[in-house]
Amino acid sequence: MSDEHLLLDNQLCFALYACTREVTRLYRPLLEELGLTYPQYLALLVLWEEGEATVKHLGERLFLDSGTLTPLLKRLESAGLLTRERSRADERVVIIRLTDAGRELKARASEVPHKLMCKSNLALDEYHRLKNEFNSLLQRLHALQDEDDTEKAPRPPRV
Amino acid sequence: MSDEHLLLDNQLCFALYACTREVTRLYRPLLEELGLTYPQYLALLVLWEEGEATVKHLGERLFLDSGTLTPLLKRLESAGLLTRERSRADERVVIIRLTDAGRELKARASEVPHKLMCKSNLALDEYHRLKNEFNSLLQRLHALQDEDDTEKAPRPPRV
DNA sequence: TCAAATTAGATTGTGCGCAATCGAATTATC
DNA sequence: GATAATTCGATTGCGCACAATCTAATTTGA
Repeated sequence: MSDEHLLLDNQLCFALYACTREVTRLYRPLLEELGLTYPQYLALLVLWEEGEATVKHLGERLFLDSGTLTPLLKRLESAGLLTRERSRADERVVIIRLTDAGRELKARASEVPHKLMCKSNLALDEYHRLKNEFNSLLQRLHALQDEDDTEKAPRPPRV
Repeated sequence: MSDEHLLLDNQLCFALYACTREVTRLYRPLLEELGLTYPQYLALLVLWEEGEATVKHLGERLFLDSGTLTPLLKRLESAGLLTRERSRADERVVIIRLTDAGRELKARASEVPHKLMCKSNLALDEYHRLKNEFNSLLQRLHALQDEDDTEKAPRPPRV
């Protein structure tokens, strides 16, 4: 009677969801030593890469909106890792810049990826294979959303 | 100077993390019609499968603890989809049972997996390949945790 | 049998995600 | 150059995740 499509173990989504939580759990102790949460670490990855960025740009790279980023960045600001300043050219824009402490943290964080790979017990080639797998899935999923934006057919009400 | 291991796009974890949010975003409109969030849907999947379950059992299947499950289940209770009752045999245990309304919701939810596969634009074989990929990764990650439990070497303080 | 240890769940507090709404600033249109 | 539309970020509110702590119930063991 129970249709198999509703079995928990048959859900692509559940495996994905559980994997993500399991991986962030692996990161947690490593990032705790740096005083960071996992999304904070991601925001810093972008800043370490680019030096400075607007909130909008961070949102585009991380696929997060201001409701998530604003409080997260404020916490990093009060931890002394970055500054938030409105642009002179366009006062709607807030520019995020690393402080010296923020830049220095990069050296300590540089061990994190390798430590994590060791903990995960994945071989290097497997690690890369999975990374490519996920990245291509991610791209496909984002391509879907772009379609939605362009279509925008006002679907008929369903009453 | 920027070591490539700290580039956002080189993180296995970020692709995984972003994929998960993208997939739950696909689910959201479908589940909204049922009045459910994604984790609530997962809890109901287990109950539709097993009829009833203790909070502990739900936690084991979903890898969630009581701090997450208790309020989630209370919301489903006040939505009239399930009941929470302490076991007579062992009063520490709370048994979760579907109500008639909860059972009836299963029929409406049965379309969700197929609808999602259409939205995701994944071919059936690809869907299964990815599902197996994620499930085997999940198993490996959980195996790691079991190791940690057995080892439990009190690592030396790092000052 | 009675104290200690374990177990199940609840509670509290912090930090995301994300939708919805808002205000201020900028750009476009006429 | 006044008005409308758009853009950027902040705010609010809700629902997870999860660590830490607590209470009550049960099991263990000396």
